[in-house]
Amino acid sequence: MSVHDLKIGHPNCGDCPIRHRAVCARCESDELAKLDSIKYYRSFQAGQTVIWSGDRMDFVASVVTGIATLTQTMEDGRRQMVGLLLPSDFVGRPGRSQAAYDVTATTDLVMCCFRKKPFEDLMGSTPHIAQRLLEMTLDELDAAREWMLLLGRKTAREKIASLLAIIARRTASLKTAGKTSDVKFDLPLTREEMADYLGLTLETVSRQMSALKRDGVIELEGKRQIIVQSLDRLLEETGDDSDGGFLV
Amino acid sequence: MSVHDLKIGHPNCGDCPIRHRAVCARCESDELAKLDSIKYYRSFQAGQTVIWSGDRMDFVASVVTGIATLTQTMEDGRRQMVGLLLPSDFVGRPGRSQAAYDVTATTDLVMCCFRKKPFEDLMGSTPHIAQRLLEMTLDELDAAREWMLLLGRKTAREKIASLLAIIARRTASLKTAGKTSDVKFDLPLTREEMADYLGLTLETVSRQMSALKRDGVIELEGKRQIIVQSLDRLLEETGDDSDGGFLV
DNA sequence: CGCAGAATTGATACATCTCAAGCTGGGTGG
DNA sequence: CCACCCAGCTTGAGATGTATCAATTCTGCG
Repeated sequence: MSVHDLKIGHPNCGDCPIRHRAVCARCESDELAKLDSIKYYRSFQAGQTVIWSGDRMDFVASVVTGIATLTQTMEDGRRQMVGLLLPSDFVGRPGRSQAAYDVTATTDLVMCCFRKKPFEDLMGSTPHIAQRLLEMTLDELDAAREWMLLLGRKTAREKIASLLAIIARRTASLKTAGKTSDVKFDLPLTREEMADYLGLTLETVSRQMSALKRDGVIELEGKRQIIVQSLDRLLEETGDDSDGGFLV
Repeated sequence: MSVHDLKIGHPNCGDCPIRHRAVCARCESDELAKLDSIKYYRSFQAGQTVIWSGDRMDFVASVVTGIATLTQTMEDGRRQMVGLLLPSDFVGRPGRSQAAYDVTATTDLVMCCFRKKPFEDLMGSTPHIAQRLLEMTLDELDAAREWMLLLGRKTAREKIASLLAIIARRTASLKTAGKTSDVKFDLPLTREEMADYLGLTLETVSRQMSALKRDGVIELEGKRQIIVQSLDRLLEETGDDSDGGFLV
């Protein structure tokens, strides 16, 4: 928690880019007004730590823009990323006072924060918030379980392909409906962060990226820009059912 | 879903062994009465499948007695267990019509089921149910994330020790508060099921069990009965922080 | 008794890790 | 403007942990 945090504000929730997807998605205007009154924004620079596991955490928050990660670290330094927080994702747990994970900004990050106590009170009185939070938590649980399959059973190549597919699909859905069109996107993660997410070493990530490039599954433009000619081809490499899971 | 299902019933919720921990834990007596009116029990024999991933699922349920597993399977047969359902745990997702995972009874199993539609309606009108379900889902999310660390970063020996520690601790907490006393318990899983849970092969599980026995960390009585002389010693083998996580 | 499922153990293969050396590109100070 | 520097990345060679394939051994049960 550094002095670099900026207190900036979207003037009101109506203009908020995550209004329709975040924990406030279902709120009526009167509920939104209450949320509005207890919210504040915080900004972090890429690489900054938002909070350390075990630290007192007296707020909950939504990611507005940027990307953050949730990681767990073992005593000897082994690290495993357990969540990737994208815009509209929620951080923190009502009813818990300590952070359970390290939260780090991997890009510049803006979060919409609510002090925990008022937020909890609001949850009791406005069922729409609790409803939406339940829905989001169930989605995260599904995502975590899909990741368990990846971590426990997929090969290094499948792991990389799966990660790229997730990012590519998300990018593609914003642009075109067609499946076979080119997709081009920036990797928001370093090789090491990818390794921490996938349960690999950064060398293995690098080798598999090179292999996928050599095999024509992806193209690289610089280190971070990825071009996927055929999403279908990439999906074949993930090891997942070809019909595509019904969970995103 | 076989004809073996038995329709039996605990006469009323007050006598229910999971009353205080399940999704109904917070309910007042009037709320309980409503739940009571839509509940029905189903029994499964050890080994039976409760539901297959992708099947239509028109109920949600609590495990009353016995143990069930949630598993995901890849096209080529690789399997990963993504959840272990113990008494009071909840199965199914309000708002979803298809099962996302295979659910299997690993021991004889009794579940308390609610048809999905009435349950969803009830959730809207009785906030205590939704509250409790949110709490339980957040706990499961934490458990899933702890498992991600295990799957991604722990060695085979640490994985086995972690699984045994979880079961041992749960057993121990029922009996004694002291940490160093003997713990003796039945493994509710076959070696293959352990392997599916831990992201290993059954041979590796067997070898590591033998190694832990050879090193005096555990003793075996038959194949399934485990004796842990020193829980602390077992915990050392898990790779986790020695102070013990604050999540159970 | 003998069979079948479960578990153990052995030998070998292989994927990934580890350690180590270079490469690359963008930023900085001389 | 160049040379250097450094984080991020790539590539190589060898070590190692786990998977794979295969042969026994247990254990409970009809």
